[in-house]
Amino acid sequence: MAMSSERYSQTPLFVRAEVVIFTILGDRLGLLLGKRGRPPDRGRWALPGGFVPIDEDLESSALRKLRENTVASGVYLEQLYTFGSPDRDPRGRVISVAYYALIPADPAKQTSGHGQGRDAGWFTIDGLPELALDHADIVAKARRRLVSKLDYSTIALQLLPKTFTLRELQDVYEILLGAPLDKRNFRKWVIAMAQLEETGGERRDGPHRPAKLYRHRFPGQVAFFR
Amino acid sequence: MAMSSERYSQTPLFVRAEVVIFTILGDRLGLLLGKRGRPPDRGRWALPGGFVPIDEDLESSALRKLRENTVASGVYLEQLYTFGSPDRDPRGRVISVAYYALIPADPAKQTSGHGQGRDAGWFTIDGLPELALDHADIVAKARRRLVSKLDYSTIALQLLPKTFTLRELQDVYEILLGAPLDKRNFRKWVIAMAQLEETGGERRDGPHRPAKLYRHRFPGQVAFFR
DNA sequence: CCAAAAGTGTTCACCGTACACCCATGA
DNA sequence: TCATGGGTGTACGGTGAACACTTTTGG
Repeated sequence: MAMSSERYSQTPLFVRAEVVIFTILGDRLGLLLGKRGRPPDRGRWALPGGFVPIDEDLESSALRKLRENTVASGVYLEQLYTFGSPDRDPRGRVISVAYYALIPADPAKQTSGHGQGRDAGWFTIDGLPELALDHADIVAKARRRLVSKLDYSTIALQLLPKTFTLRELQDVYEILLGAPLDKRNFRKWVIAMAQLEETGGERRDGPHRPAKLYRHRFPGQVAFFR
Repeated sequence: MAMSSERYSQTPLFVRAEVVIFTILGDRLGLLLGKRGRPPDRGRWALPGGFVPIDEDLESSALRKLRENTVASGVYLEQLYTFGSPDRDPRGRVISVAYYALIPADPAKQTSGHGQGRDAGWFTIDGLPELALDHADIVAKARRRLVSKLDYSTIALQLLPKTFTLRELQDVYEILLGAPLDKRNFRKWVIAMAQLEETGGERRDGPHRPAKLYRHRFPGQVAFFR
Protein backbone atom coordinates (compact mmCIF):
# COMPACT_ATOMS: atom_id res chain seq x y z
CA MET A 1 0.00 0.00 0.00
CA ALA A 2 1.25 3.42 -0.80
CA MET A 3 1.04 4.37 2.86
CA SER A 4 4.24 2.44 3.31
CA SER A 5 6.36 5.50 2.69
CA GLU A 6 5.36 6.45 6.23
CA ARG A 7 7.34 3.56 7.61
CA TYR A 8 10.59 4.63 6.07
CA SER A 9 10.43 8.15 7.39
CA GLN A 10 10.29 9.68 10.78
CA THR A 11 9.03 12.95 9.37
CA PRO A 12 5.70 13.64 11.03
CA LEU A 13 2.66 14.48 8.91
CA PHE A 14 0.22 17.21 9.92
CA VAL A 15 -2.79 18.85 8.41
CA ARG A 16 -3.60 22.42 9.32
CA ALA A 17 -6.29 24.94 8.54
CA GLU A 18 -5.25 28.57 8.03
CA VAL A 19 -7.67 31.41 7.58
CA VAL A 20 -7.18 34.73 5.86
CA ILE A 21 -9.70 36.91 7.67
CA PHE A 22 -10.39 39.99 5.61
CA THR A 23 -12.28 43.07 6.63
CA ILE A 24 -12.46 46.72 5.70
CA LEU A 25 -10.27 48.93 7.87
CA GLY A 26 -11.16 52.52 7.17
CA ASP A 27 -10.26 53.02 3.55
CA ARG A 28 -8.13 49.91 3.22
CA LEU A 29 -8.50 46.18 2.98
CA GLY A 30 -7.36 44.66 6.25
CA LEU A 31 -6.69 41.24 7.66
CA LEU A 32 -6.12 39.65 11.01
CA LEU A 33 -2.76 38.33 12.14
CA GLY A 34 -1.47 36.74 15.29
CA LYS A 35 2.04 36.78 16.65
CA ARG A 36 3.61 33.35 16.83
CA GLY A 37 4.48 32.35 20.37
CA ARG A 38 6.74 29.42 19.48
CA PRO A 39 9.02 28.21 16.74
CA PRO A 40 9.15 28.14 13.86
CA ASP A 41 9.31 31.85 13.14
CA ARG A 42 8.60 32.66 16.76
CA GLY A 43 7.65 36.29 17.15
CA ARG A 44 6.64 36.67 13.53
CA TRP A 45 3.14 37.54 12.50
CA ALA A 46 1.10 34.73 11.00
CA LEU A 47 -2.37 33.85 9.84
CA PRO A 48 -4.82 32.44 12.36
CA GLY A 49 -4.74 28.69 12.03
CA GLY A 50 -4.10 25.45 13.75
CA PHE A 51 -3.68 21.72 13.40
CA VAL A 52 -6.86 19.99 12.37
CA PRO A 53 -8.02 17.55 15.05
CA ILE A 54 -8.29 14.03 13.72
CA ASP A 55 -12.07 13.99 13.86
CA GLU A 56 -12.85 17.56 12.88
CA ASP A 57 -13.95 18.56 9.42
CA LEU A 58 -11.63 20.93 7.57
CA GLU A 59 -14.19 23.66 7.21
CA SER A 60 -15.31 23.30 10.82
CA SER A 61 -11.73 23.69 11.86
CA ALA A 62 -11.37 26.86 9.83
CA LEU A 63 -14.65 28.15 11.21
CA ARG A 64 -13.50 27.47 14.75
CA LYS A 65 -10.29 29.41 14.15
CA LEU A 66 -12.41 32.21 12.82
CA ARG A 67 -14.57 32.24 15.92
CA GLU A 68 -11.64 32.01 18.27
CA ASN A 69 -10.21 35.15 16.73
CA THR A 70 -13.27 37.26 16.05
CA VAL A 71 -16.75 37.83 17.36
CA ALA A 72 -18.25 37.43 13.95
CA SER A 73 -21.05 35.03 13.17
CA GLY A 74 -22.75 34.08 9.95
CA VAL A 75 -19.58 34.94 8.12
CA TYR A 76 -18.55 34.09 4.58
CA LEU A 77 -15.94 31.35 4.50
CA GLU A 78 -14.52 29.67 1.41
CA GLN A 79 -11.78 27.17 0.82
CA LEU A 80 -8.93 28.81 -1.04
CA TYR A 81 -6.10 26.43 -1.81
CA THR A 82 -3.99 23.75 -0.20
CA PHE A 83 -0.32 24.42 0.36
CA GLY A 84 1.88 21.40 0.79
CA SER A 85 5.47 21.83 -0.30
CA PRO A 86 7.54 19.34 1.66
CA ASP A 87 9.83 22.04 3.00
CA ARG A 88 7.35 24.76 3.83
CA ASP A 89 7.40 24.10 7.58
CA PRO A 90 10.38 22.81 9.57
CA ARG A 91 8.15 20.91 11.98
CA GLY A 92 7.56 18.20 9.42
CA ARG A 93 5.33 17.63 6.49
CA VAL A 94 2.62 20.18 7.03
CA ILE A 95 -0.32 20.38 4.68
CA SER A 96 -2.16 23.67 5.13
CA VAL A 97 -5.66 23.88 3.79
CA ALA A 98 -6.20 27.61 3.47
CA TYR A 99 -9.56 29.36 3.73
CA TYR A 100 -10.53 32.96 3.50
CA ALA A 101 -13.29 34.74 5.38
CA LEU A 102 -14.95 38.11 5.08
CA ILE A 103 -15.98 40.11 8.13
CA PRO A 104 -18.28 43.12 7.86
CA ALA A 105 -16.59 46.47 8.34
CA ASP A 106 -16.85 47.61 11.93
CA PRO A 107 -15.86 51.09 13.09
CA ALA A 108 -14.57 49.57 16.33
CA LYS A 109 -11.51 48.10 14.64
CA GLN A 110 -10.87 51.04 12.37
CA THR A 111 -7.96 51.95 14.57
CA SER A 112 -5.23 50.77 12.26
CA GLY A 113 -2.17 49.02 13.55
CA HIS A 114 -3.23 46.42 16.08
CA GLY A 115 -6.64 46.24 17.58
CA GLN A 116 -6.66 43.17 19.77
CA GLY A 117 -3.63 43.29 22.03
CA ARG A 118 0.05 42.63 21.72
CA ASP A 119 -0.18 39.28 19.98
CA ALA A 120 -3.11 39.70 17.62
CA GLY A 121 -4.22 42.55 15.47
CA TRP A 122 -5.66 43.96 12.30
CA PHE A 123 -3.31 45.11 9.58
CA THR A 124 -3.92 46.84 6.31
CA ILE A 125 -2.95 44.66 3.41
CA ASP A 126 -0.44 47.09 1.99
CA GLY A 127 1.24 47.53 5.33
CA LEU A 128 1.80 43.95 6.40
CA PRO A 129 4.80 42.96 8.45
CA GLU A 130 6.97 40.12 7.28
CA LEU A 131 4.90 36.98 7.66
CA ALA A 132 5.83 33.58 9.00
CA LEU A 133 6.52 30.64 6.69
CA ASP A 134 4.75 30.94 3.35
CA HIS A 135 1.84 32.93 4.69
CA ALA A 136 2.55 35.83 2.35
CA ASP A 137 1.80 33.48 -0.56
CA ILE A 138 -1.47 32.49 1.04
CA VAL A 139 -2.49 36.09 1.55
CA ALA A 140 -1.62 36.98 -2.04
CA LYS A 141 -3.67 34.15 -3.39
CA ALA A 142 -6.65 34.98 -1.18
CA ARG A 143 -6.56 38.57 -2.30
CA ARG A 144 -6.50 37.64 -5.97
CA ARG A 145 -9.41 35.28 -5.47
CA LEU A 146 -11.47 37.89 -3.67
CA VAL A 147 -10.84 40.55 -6.28
CA SER A 148 -11.57 38.23 -9.16
CA LYS A 149 -15.00 37.44 -7.74
CA LEU A 150 -16.07 41.05 -7.49
CA ASP A 151 -17.62 41.39 -10.88
CA TYR A 152 -19.58 38.19 -11.11
CA SER A 153 -20.75 37.70 -7.53
CA THR A 154 -22.18 39.60 -4.62
CA ILE A 155 -19.28 38.68 -2.41
CA ALA A 156 -18.49 42.31 -1.65
CA LEU A 157 -21.70 42.54 0.36
CA GLN A 158 -20.08 40.25 2.91
CA LEU A 159 -17.73 43.07 3.83
CA LEU A 160 -20.60 45.31 4.92
CA PRO A 161 -23.37 45.13 7.51
CA LYS A 162 -26.75 43.83 6.39
CA THR A 163 -27.82 47.32 5.43
CA PHE A 164 -25.50 49.79 3.84
CA THR A 165 -25.42 52.80 1.59
CA LEU A 166 -24.42 52.65 -2.03
CA ARG A 167 -21.47 54.89 -1.26
CA GLU A 168 -20.22 52.37 1.29
CA LEU A 169 -20.56 49.57 -1.22
CA GLN A 170 -18.75 51.56 -3.86
CA ASP A 171 -15.97 52.22 -1.37
CA VAL A 172 -15.56 48.48 -0.90
CA TYR A 173 -15.23 47.95 -4.64
CA GLU A 174 -12.79 50.80 -5.02
CA ILE A 175 -10.66 49.57 -2.16
CA LEU A 176 -10.48 46.08 -3.59
CA LEU A 177 -9.97 47.11 -7.19
CA GLY A 178 -7.60 49.90 -6.33
CA ALA A 179 -9.26 52.24 -8.77
CA PRO A 180 -12.07 54.81 -8.66
CA LEU A 181 -15.44 53.99 -10.21
CA ASP A 182 -18.05 56.21 -11.75
CA LYS A 183 -20.82 56.76 -9.24
CA ARG A 184 -23.75 56.67 -11.63
CA ASN A 185 -22.58 53.69 -13.59
CA PHE A 186 -21.71 51.81 -10.46
CA ARG A 187 -25.14 52.34 -8.95
CA LYS A 188 -27.01 51.22 -12.00
CA TRP A 189 -24.82 48.17 -12.36
CA VAL A 190 -24.70 47.03 -8.76
CA ILE A 191 -28.38 47.46 -8.01
CA ALA A 192 -29.26 45.20 -10.91
CA MET A 193 -26.38 42.75 -10.55
CA ALA A 194 -26.60 42.23 -6.82
CA GLN A 195 -30.37 42.54 -6.61
CA LEU A 196 -30.39 45.32 -4.08
CA GLU A 197 -33.47 46.99 -2.65
CA GLU A 198 -34.02 50.04 -0.52
CA THR A 199 -34.81 49.36 3.11
CA GLY A 200 -36.75 52.59 3.53
CA GLY A 201 -34.38 53.77 6.23
CA GLU A 202 -31.57 56.21 5.84
CA ARG A 203 -28.20 56.96 7.33
CA ARG A 204 -27.42 60.45 8.54
CA ASP A 205 -23.86 61.25 9.43
CA GLY A 206 -22.48 64.71 9.40
CA PRO A 207 -24.00 67.87 7.97
CA HIS A 208 -24.97 66.15 4.74
CA ARG A 209 -27.91 64.82 2.97
CA PRO A 210 -28.75 61.42 4.49
CA ALA A 211 -28.10 58.37 2.33
CA LYS A 212 -30.65 55.68 1.61
CA LEU A 213 -29.96 52.27 3.03
CA TYR A 214 -30.01 49.17 0.87
CA ARG A 215 -30.04 45.47 1.52
CA HIS A 216 -29.58 42.30 -0.49
CA ARG A 217 -32.94 41.13 -1.75
CA PHE A 218 -32.10 37.56 -0.73
CA PRO A 219 -30.18 37.98 2.49
CA GLY A 220 -27.90 35.21 3.60
CA GLN A 221 -27.08 34.10 0.09
CA VAL A 222 -24.07 34.92 -2.00
CA ALA A 223 -25.23 34.99 -5.58
CA PHE A 224 -22.82 33.85 -8.25
CA PHE A 225 -23.07 33.94 -11.98
CA ARG A 226 -21.09 31.75 -14.34
CA MET B 1 0.72 22.36 20.80
CA ALA B 2 -2.34 21.55 18.83
CA MET B 3 -0.65 18.44 17.43
CA SER B 4 -1.49 16.84 20.74
CA SER B 5 -4.83 15.61 19.44
CA GLU B 6 -2.78 12.99 17.62
CA ARG B 7 -1.77 11.41 20.89
CA TYR B 8 -5.29 10.74 21.99
CA SER B 9 -6.36 8.98 18.85
CA GLN B 10 -5.29 5.90 17.04
CA THR B 11 -6.98 7.04 13.85
CA PRO B 12 -4.27 7.26 11.22
CA LEU B 13 -3.88 10.43 9.15
CA PHE B 14 -3.17 10.29 5.43
CA VAL B 15 -2.86 12.78 2.62
CA ARG B 16 -3.72 11.69 -0.88
CA ALA B 17 -3.71 13.23 -4.33
CA GLU B 18 -6.56 12.33 -6.68
CA VAL B 19 -6.70 13.39 -10.30
CA VAL B 20 -9.71 13.85 -12.52
CA ILE B 21 -8.22 13.21 -15.95
CA PHE B 22 -10.51 14.63 -18.59
CA THR B 23 -10.34 14.13 -22.30
CA ILE B 24 -12.62 14.22 -25.30
CA LEU B 25 -14.03 10.82 -26.22
CA GLY B 26 -15.68 11.11 -29.58
CA ASP B 27 -18.53 13.53 -29.01
CA ARG B 28 -18.48 13.35 -25.23
CA LEU B 29 -16.42 14.52 -22.30
CA GLY B 30 -14.59 11.54 -20.88
CA LEU B 31 -12.45 10.76 -17.88
CA LEU B 32 -10.16 8.01 -16.73
CA LEU B 33 -11.06 5.60 -13.94
CA GLY B 34 -9.35 2.64 -12.36
CA LYS B 35 -10.93 -0.31 -10.65
CA ARG B 36 -10.05 -0.56 -6.99
CA GLY B 37 -8.17 -3.70 -6.16
CA ARG B 38 -8.59 -3.54 -2.40
CA PRO B 39 -10.95 -2.20 0.23
CA PRO B 40 -12.57 0.13 0.75
CA ASP B 41 -15.00 -0.15 -2.14
CA ARG B 42 -12.96 -2.94 -3.69
CA GLY B 43 -14.05 -3.55 -7.26
CA ARG B 44 -15.59 -0.11 -7.63
CA TRP B 45 -14.29 2.37 -10.13
CA ALA B 46 -12.30 5.27 -8.70
CA LEU B 47 -10.22 8.25 -9.71
CA PRO B 48 -6.51 7.72 -10.23
CA GLY B 49 -4.77 8.74 -7.05
CA GLY B 50 -2.54 7.68 -4.26
CA PHE B 51 -1.07 8.51 -0.91
CA VAL B 52 1.35 11.39 -1.06
CA PRO B 53 4.84 10.30 -0.05
CA ILE B 54 6.13 12.27 2.90
CA ASP B 55 8.71 14.14 0.85
CA GLU B 56 6.84 14.62 -2.42
CA ASP B 57 5.13 17.82 -3.37
CA LEU B 58 1.36 17.67 -3.79
CA GLU B 59 1.41 18.72 -7.40
CA SER B 60 4.31 16.39 -8.20
CA SER B 61 2.33 13.58 -6.72
CA ALA B 62 -0.68 14.40 -8.86
CA LEU B 63 1.53 14.70 -11.90
CA ARG B 64 3.07 11.34 -11.20
CA LYS B 65 -0.36 9.73 -10.98
CA LEU B 66 -1.18 11.35 -14.27
CA ARG B 67 1.92 9.93 -15.89
CA GLU B 68 1.40 6.50 -14.42
CA ASN B 69 -2.01 6.36 -16.03
CA THR B 70 -1.49 8.08 -19.35
CA VAL B 71 1.21 8.70 -21.89
CA ALA B 72 0.52 12.40 -21.94
CA SER B 73 3.18 15.01 -21.37
CA GLY B 74 3.02 18.76 -21.07
CA VAL B 75 -0.49 18.43 -19.79
CA TYR B 76 -2.66 21.00 -18.05
CA LEU B 77 -2.96 20.26 -14.34
CA GLU B 78 -4.69 22.42 -11.77
CA GLN B 79 -5.50 22.01 -8.12
CA LEU B 80 -9.23 21.72 -7.66
CA TYR B 81 -10.27 21.36 -4.04
CA THR B 82 -9.37 19.50 -0.89
CA PHE B 83 -11.80 16.97 0.48
CA GLY B 84 -11.42 16.11 4.13
CA SER B 85 -14.59 15.02 5.88
CA PRO B 86 -13.56 12.84 8.81
CA ASP B 87 -15.75 9.98 7.65
CA ARG B 88 -15.11 10.03 3.93
CA ASP B 89 -12.75 7.05 3.99
CA PRO B 90 -12.93 4.12 6.40
CA ARG B 91 -9.16 3.69 6.41
CA GLY B 92 -8.74 6.66 8.69
CA ARG B 93 -8.60 10.38 8.34
CA VAL B 94 -7.87 10.81 4.69
CA ILE B 95 -7.33 14.25 3.23
CA SER B 96 -7.60 14.15 -0.55
CA VAL B 97 -6.14 17.05 -2.46
CA ALA B 98 -7.92 16.81 -5.80
CA TYR B 99 -6.51 17.99 -9.11
CA TYR B 100 -7.88 17.93 -12.58
CA ALA B 101 -5.99 17.43 -15.81
CA LEU B 102 -6.82 17.85 -19.47
CA ILE B 103 -5.54 15.45 -22.10
CA PRO B 104 -5.75 16.23 -25.81
CA ALA B 105 -8.34 14.25 -27.71
CA ASP B 106 -6.83 11.20 -29.28
CA PRO B 107 -8.64 8.98 -31.75
CA ALA B 108 -6.92 5.95 -30.23
CA LYS B 109 -9.09 6.06 -27.13
CA GLN B 110 -12.27 6.97 -28.91
CA THR B 111 -13.45 3.45 -28.37
CA SER B 112 -15.87 4.18 -25.59
CA GLY B 113 -16.24 1.88 -22.64
CA HIS B 114 -12.82 0.90 -21.42
CA GLY B 115 -9.68 1.47 -23.35
CA GLN B 116 -6.85 0.33 -21.12
CA GLY B 117 -7.65 -3.13 -19.87
CA ARG B 118 -9.89 -4.68 -17.27
CA ASP B 119 -8.96 -2.41 -14.39
CA ALA B 120 -8.53 0.98 -16.03
CA GLY B 121 -10.49 2.73 -18.70
CA TRP B 122 -12.01 5.81 -20.20
CA PHE B 123 -15.65 6.59 -19.49
CA THR B 124 -17.95 9.24 -20.82
CA ILE B 125 -19.02 11.59 -18.08
CA ASP B 126 -22.71 10.94 -18.51
CA GLY B 127 -22.20 7.21 -18.41
CA LEU B 128 -20.12 6.79 -15.31
CA PRO B 129 -20.44 3.73 -13.13
CA GLU B 130 -21.02 4.16 -9.43
CA LEU B 131 -17.80 5.59 -8.03
CA ALA B 132 -15.91 4.69 -4.88
CA LEU B 133 -16.08 6.86 -1.78
CA ASP B 134 -16.90 10.50 -2.53
CA HIS B 135 -15.31 10.49 -5.96
CA ALA B 136 -18.56 11.44 -7.64
CA ASP B 137 -18.44 14.72 -5.70
CA ILE B 138 -14.90 15.31 -6.90
CA VAL B 139 -15.84 14.67 -10.50
CA ALA B 140 -18.84 16.99 -10.27
CA LYS B 141 -16.74 19.77 -8.87
CA ALA B 142 -14.05 19.34 -11.49
CA ARG B 143 -16.59 19.46 -14.27
CA ARG B 144 -18.13 22.67 -12.94
CA ARG B 145 -14.73 24.27 -12.67
CA LEU B 146 -13.77 23.31 -16.19
CA VAL B 147 -17.00 24.56 -17.70
CA SER B 148 -16.88 27.82 -15.77
CA LYS B 149 -13.46 28.62 -17.20
CA LEU B 150 -14.50 28.21 -20.79
CA ASP B 151 -15.52 31.75 -21.48
CA TYR B 152 -12.68 33.63 -19.88
CA SER B 153 -9.72 31.39 -20.59
CA THR B 154 -8.19 29.32 -23.34
CA ILE B 155 -8.40 26.18 -21.28
CA ALA B 156 -10.40 24.37 -23.96
CA LEU B 157 -7.31 24.33 -26.17
CA GLN B 158 -5.78 21.87 -23.74
CA LEU B 159 -8.30 19.29 -24.91
CA LEU B 160 -6.99 19.41 -28.48
CA PRO B 161 -3.67 18.76 -30.18
CA LYS B 162 -1.38 21.72 -30.82
CA THR B 163 -3.03 22.32 -34.17
CA PHE B 164 -6.72 21.90 -34.72
CA THR B 165 -9.56 23.08 -36.87
CA LEU B 166 -12.10 25.60 -35.70
CA ARG B 167 -14.80 22.96 -36.02
CA GLU B 168 -12.92 20.72 -33.61
CA LEU B 169 -12.59 23.56 -31.15
CA GLN B 170 -16.27 24.38 -31.45
CA ASP B 171 -17.06 20.74 -30.79
CA VAL B 172 -15.13 20.92 -27.55
CA TYR B 173 -17.09 23.96 -26.44
CA GLU B 174 -20.39 22.39 -27.39
CA ILE B 175 -19.58 19.17 -25.60
CA LEU B 176 -18.65 21.00 -22.43
CA LEU B 177 -21.48 23.49 -22.53
CA GLY B 178 -24.02 20.95 -23.64
CA ALA B 179 -25.49 23.34 -26.17
CA PRO B 180 -24.94 24.20 -29.83
CA LEU B 181 -23.15 27.40 -30.79
CA ASP B 182 -23.43 29.55 -33.87
CA LYS B 183 -20.54 28.79 -36.18
CA ARG B 184 -19.88 32.31 -37.43
CA ASN B 185 -20.14 33.96 -34.05
CA PHE B 186 -18.03 31.32 -32.41
CA ARG B 187 -15.24 31.73 -34.92
CA LYS B 188 -15.10 35.48 -34.62
CA TRP B 189 -15.14 35.29 -30.86
CA VAL B 190 -12.66 32.49 -30.31
CA ILE B 191 -10.06 33.70 -32.79
CA ALA B 192 -9.90 37.03 -31.01
CA MET B 193 -10.33 35.74 -27.47
CA ALA B 194 -7.85 32.90 -27.64
CA GLN B 195 -5.44 34.63 -29.99
CA LEU B 196 -5.49 31.95 -32.64
CA GLU B 197 -3.58 32.05 -35.89
CA GLU B 198 -3.63 29.89 -38.99
CA THR B 199 -0.78 27.47 -39.36
CA GLY B 200 -0.97 27.46 -43.14
CA GLY B 201 -1.64 23.74 -43.20
CA GLU B 202 -4.97 22.07 -43.64
CA ARG B 203 -6.75 18.89 -42.62
CA ARG B 204 -8.41 16.72 -45.22
CA ASP B 205 -10.66 13.95 -44.07
CA GLY B 206 -13.43 12.56 -46.16
CA PRO B 207 -14.91 13.87 -49.36
CA HIS B 208 -15.09 17.43 -48.08
CA ARG B 209 -13.40 20.69 -48.39
CA PRO B 210 -10.26 20.58 -46.21
CA ALA B 211 -10.30 22.67 -43.04
CA LYS B 212 -7.66 25.17 -42.10
CA LEU B 213 -5.53 24.38 -39.09
CA TYR B 214 -5.05 26.85 -36.27
CA ARG B 215 -2.76 27.12 -33.33
CA HIS B 216 -2.50 29.21 -30.19
CA ARG B 217 -0.38 32.26 -30.90
CA PHE B 218 1.50 31.75 -27.62
CA PRO B 219 1.78 27.98 -27.35
CA GLY B 220 2.33 26.47 -23.96
CA GLN B 221 0.45 29.17 -22.13
CA VAL B 222 -3.08 29.14 -20.86
CA ALA B 223 -4.33 32.67 -21.09
CA PHE B 224 -6.78 33.87 -18.47
CA PHE B 225 -8.72 37.04 -18.18
CA ARG B 226 -10.17 38.37 -14.96
C1' DC C 1 -26.19 80.48 2.96
C1' DC C 2 -22.52 77.35 2.75
C1' DA C 3 -20.06 73.04 2.72
C1' DA C 4 -20.46 68.33 1.89
C1' DA C 5 -22.17 64.30 0.25
C1' DA C 6 -26.47 62.15 -2.14
C1' DG C 7 -28.77 61.44 -6.03
C1' DT C 8 -29.94 61.27 -10.99
C1' DG C 9 -30.04 60.50 -17.40
C1' DT C 10 -28.34 60.60 -21.84
C1' DT C 11 -25.26 59.64 -25.48
C1' DC C 12 -22.07 56.71 -27.85
C1' DA C 13 -19.15 52.90 -29.02
C1' DC C 14 -18.63 48.25 -28.90
C1' DC C 15 -19.89 43.55 -28.53
C1' DG C 16 -22.76 39.49 -28.43
C1' DT C 17 -26.40 37.56 -31.22
C1' DA C 18 -29.34 36.27 -34.89
C1' DC C 19 -29.39 34.68 -39.35
C1' DA C 20 -28.43 32.09 -44.91
C1' DC C 21 -25.74 31.27 -48.61
C1' DC C 22 -21.67 29.95 -51.54
C1' DC C 23 -17.23 27.09 -51.74
C1' DA C 24 -14.04 23.25 -52.13
C1' DT C 25 -13.31 18.59 -52.16
C1' DG C 26 -13.45 13.33 -53.06
C1' DA C 27 -16.29 9.93 -54.46
C1' DT D 1 -22.77 16.15 -60.10
C1' DC D 2 -23.63 15.40 -55.62
C1' DA D 3 -23.11 15.00 -50.81
C1' DT D 4 -20.67 16.82 -47.09
C1' DG D 5 -18.69 19.82 -44.24
C1' DG D 6 -15.81 24.54 -44.63
C1' DG D 7 -16.08 29.15 -44.79
C1' DT D 8 -17.97 33.99 -44.71
C1' DG D 9 -20.91 39.36 -43.43
C1' DT D 10 -24.48 42.35 -41.82
C1' DA D 11 -28.01 44.32 -39.04
C1' DC D 12 -29.78 45.01 -34.42
C1' DG D 13 -30.26 45.45 -29.54
C1' DG D 14 -28.15 45.62 -25.15
C1' DT D 15 -24.55 46.78 -22.19
C1' DG D 16 -20.44 49.22 -20.37
C1' DA D 17 -18.35 53.87 -20.34
C1' DA D 18 -18.09 58.75 -20.39
C1' DC D 19 -19.83 62.77 -18.47
C1' DA D 20 -22.18 67.46 -14.81
C1' DC D 21 -25.62 69.31 -12.36
C1' DT D 22 -29.31 69.55 -8.74
C1' DT D 23 -30.88 68.21 -4.05
C1' DT D 24 -30.77 67.69 0.80
C1' DT D 25 -29.06 68.28 5.07
C1' DG D 26 -26.62 70.26 9.48
C1' DG D 27 -24.00 73.80 10.97
